Parts: sequence; structure tokens; C-alpha cells
Amino acid sequence: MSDAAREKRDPVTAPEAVMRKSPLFRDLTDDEWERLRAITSVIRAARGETIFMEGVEAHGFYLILDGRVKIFKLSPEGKEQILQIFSQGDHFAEAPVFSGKSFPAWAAALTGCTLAYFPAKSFRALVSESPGMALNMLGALSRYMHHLVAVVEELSLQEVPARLARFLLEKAPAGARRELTLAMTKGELALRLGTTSETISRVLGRMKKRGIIAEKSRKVVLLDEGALIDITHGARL
Amino acid sequence: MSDAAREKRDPVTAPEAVMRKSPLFRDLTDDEWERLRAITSVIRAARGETIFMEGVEAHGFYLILDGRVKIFKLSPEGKEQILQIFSQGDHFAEAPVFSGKSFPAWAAALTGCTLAYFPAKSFRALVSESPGMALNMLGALSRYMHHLVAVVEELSLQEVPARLARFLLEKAPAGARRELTLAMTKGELALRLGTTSETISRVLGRMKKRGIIAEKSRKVVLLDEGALIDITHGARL
DNA sequence: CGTTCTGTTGAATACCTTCAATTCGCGTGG
DNA sequence: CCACGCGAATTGAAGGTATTCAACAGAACG
Repeated sequence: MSDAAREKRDPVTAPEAVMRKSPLFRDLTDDEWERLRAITSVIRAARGETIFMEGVEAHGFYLILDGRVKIFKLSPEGKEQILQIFSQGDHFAEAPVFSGKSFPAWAAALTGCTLAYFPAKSFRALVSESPGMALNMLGALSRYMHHLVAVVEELSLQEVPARLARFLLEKAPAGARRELTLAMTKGELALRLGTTSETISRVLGRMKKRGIIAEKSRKVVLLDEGALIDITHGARL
Repeated sequence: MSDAAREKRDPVTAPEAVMRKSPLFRDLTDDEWERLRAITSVIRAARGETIFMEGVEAHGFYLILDGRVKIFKLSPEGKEQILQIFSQGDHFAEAPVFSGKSFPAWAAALTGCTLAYFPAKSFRALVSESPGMALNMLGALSRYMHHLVAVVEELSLQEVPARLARFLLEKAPAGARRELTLAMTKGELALRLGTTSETISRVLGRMKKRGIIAEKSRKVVLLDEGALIDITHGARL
């Protein structure tokens, strides 16, 4: 879409540069690298475009060269739960490539995206002959599993204020004055945290009223980190 | 515990037999098999015993030779969310071995257990020289990720009746008369589904009243499969 | 300067949890 | 063989948290 093409018009980093930086493709021999390049294709996705649907056979996986992608589940009623939001350098949909199953969730472009695409069959062949890549891949999948375990924990064990507090603490870079800029709309944040935008509004409102945070148009300053940690641990808000 | 030792006193299948059957160790060469055996140790865990705690450094992973194990998260208030229940032939805690992180959850024995244990370092060395095992491992991790995605979906997108209906449909073997025996207490089932035993009781009660299921001491018969599927899709109960 | 998307706020409601009181099931020991 | 005791399961009542629906305010963008 032209709308997408207009996003962030800085020269897109060369595919190679982004791929080289990925933990997945670190330590490749020249030979392995050549073979990887041979099976790589670069594709574009417009803002809002569906990259793949749940349930369809997995044909390959993706690495983001530019833009942001959301992975999500849909309920029969159309409610959405975002599993994860990926950005430059991240890869997604590796799991179905190796499990042989179909995609377990949806993927859609949050912004215009440039993606490197690796066909499943060729990539499996590559990995089966490259122990280094296999280990890298195992590491990547394992880390993603940690993330999913954390999502389950949040959804089932914590209430919305605790989930939000945890999110803020995780995203705010350490430093004297901890602050962060939300890289998403509050609606998206709500979907990631398994709640609604109204509830996010209300909880943020309560936090502001208590002087725990300050917030102005997606910029959040953590004023009382201790209180946030308490909320994380289940303290009433 | 002597109590555990008394469980199921049929002669424990030889470790080798169980390990051979695992998708993880299929297609190993004789050499690979020998090296695997060399790093394997067999350990016992009593019923209720903690196998590992969340947060401690992962030293290795496990394959169940006999018994059942639960993997779970704990909230600060002590509430428990079961991520998965494993039994004979299943393996667990592979992820931290490859991510280099610590255990992201707890593991405890539901029954007396016999476990094969593989030290992380030796196992990584083995995998790095065995492309077949690397691919098997990737497949196993990928399938586990599918499971976790399903758990997230259930917790965030579905209400308790839908989760329960889905569980029943999944566990009841296909056939003319679909029925199943719960391999766990209703309390455990509740923890797996992210709810309480009281709620499970009430929902099962409503299902019985509507003639959708029959139930008697852990034995459940699915009388109206269509209705169950509807509930899965969000139909009111 | 209007349109559209995003965010805020209020009121009613639904669903689940918690607490408490029983009841049931079953193995154990008298 | 029966009674006891303990964990598991059931049921009721009260309460809390989040959702939903709806109306509106604000910001971003062309």
C-alpha cells in the first residue's frame, strides 16, 4: 500500500546487515552464509496486511528487515490476544517449520514491513548440515518459550494492574530517571496484556492519581518504582 | 517416600526401552546412542517432591521413565497455574538447556517418578555433533511451543465452560461412545485450566443438568458432542 | 477545518473468586 | 464389618474485578 511505502523513509538497511546481526545467523561459515543467501527472498507487507493465517500449512519463516509485526490469536467472537510484537532483527514462525504443523496463530504487519523469507524445506536442509545454526535455532526457540511462559503467568496469575506495572518496569530502561515511550497504541497494549483499552485507561488513571507515574501522550515516567513493584506483587491499587 | 515407592509396582520398563521410543532419540546411530547412554543417569523423585524450582540455573533436562510430573508457575500469593502435565516418555526442561537461562517454572512429581537425567553441557555437545538429534530437538521444542500458544489462547480468549469443553473433547478418544477418565483430581484440572475446583464443580454440574455429559467419579461420558463444540465456540451454558 | 482514529469516562452487568459449611468417597484400624 | 478420619467434591452467599456499551473529548492527518 502506498500508505505503507510512506512509512519511515530512511534508507532501509541492507538485508545482509540485519541478517548478519541476528543471533540466529551468527558464526556462520562463508559457505553456510552463501547457501543461506541462496534461499532467501525479500518480500514487502503493507501496514495492516495479514502475513499468514492460523491453520494454514507453514511454508517457511520470516526475519524482519524493517517494520513491526504482531503475532496474535483470535477468538470465535473476534477478540484478539497479541502473543508478541516483533521488530527489526526479530524472526518469527520458525516453530511450525520444525514441528511440521500449521501456523498456530495469525501474523499481521503493524507498519509497512520488509521481510526476509526462508522456505521451510530448504531451510531445514541447511540446518541439518550446520550444527552451529541448529544450536542457534534451539537457543532462539527456547527463548521464545520463556516468553510464552511469561505470558501465561501474566494472564493467569496476575490482575491487570500487575500486568501493566510489570510491562512498564520491563520496558523502562534502567537509569536515574526511568521513563519509556509506548511503541504502540493503548489499544494494542491492551490486546498484548489480555484486556481492553478502557481498562488500561482506568488503571493508568489510578496510577497517575496516586503519583506513581506521570504520563503524557505515550510518554510514561516512573515516579515511584517501589510502588510499581508492589503492584507487580499483587498490592492493591 | 515409602508411599511413593509403593505406587504402581509393575516392573519399571527398562530405561532404554522408554528412551528408544522417544521422538527425541529416534534414528540415532549406534555411536550416538552409546554417547547418549554415557551421559544419562537415572534418578527417582517421590510423590510431591520438587524436581526443580523456578529461577535456579538449569543444569540439565529430564525424560520420564515412569510416573507423572507437573510443570507450573506460582504467583506471589501462592496460586498455582499448571502449564503442562507430563507422563512416561515425555521430556521436560529442555528449553533452559539451550537458552542458557534458568528454569522459568517449577517442576514437581505428581506420583513417584523414575527420571532419566541429561546434563546440559554434555548434551549440548552431543547435539552439536548430531544433526539428527538437533532436528528432533527442534521438532520437540516447536511442538511444545504450540502447546503453550494453545494455553495462552484458552486463558485469554475463552471462559471456563469453553476451556473445560475443549479439554473434554481433546481428551476423549474418538469413537462411537466418547468417554474419558480424568487422570487427575478436579483440583488439578482446575489449576491446569486456570480456575478453581469450585468453578469446575459448578460448570460440570450445569453440563450434567443439561444432559451434555454424564459423570461419575472421574469417569466422564460425552452425551452431546455438538453442544460441547458449541460451548467451545462461546455458546452460553 | 473536518474526518478519523485514539483515548477517556460512566453505568450496568457478567463472570469468577473467595469463604464457609456440608457432603461424599474411600482407605484404615479397631 | 463398621466406624472413623481425611482429602476431595459440592453447594450457597457475598463480593470484587473486568467487560461491555455508549457517549464524548482529543489528537493526528490530510
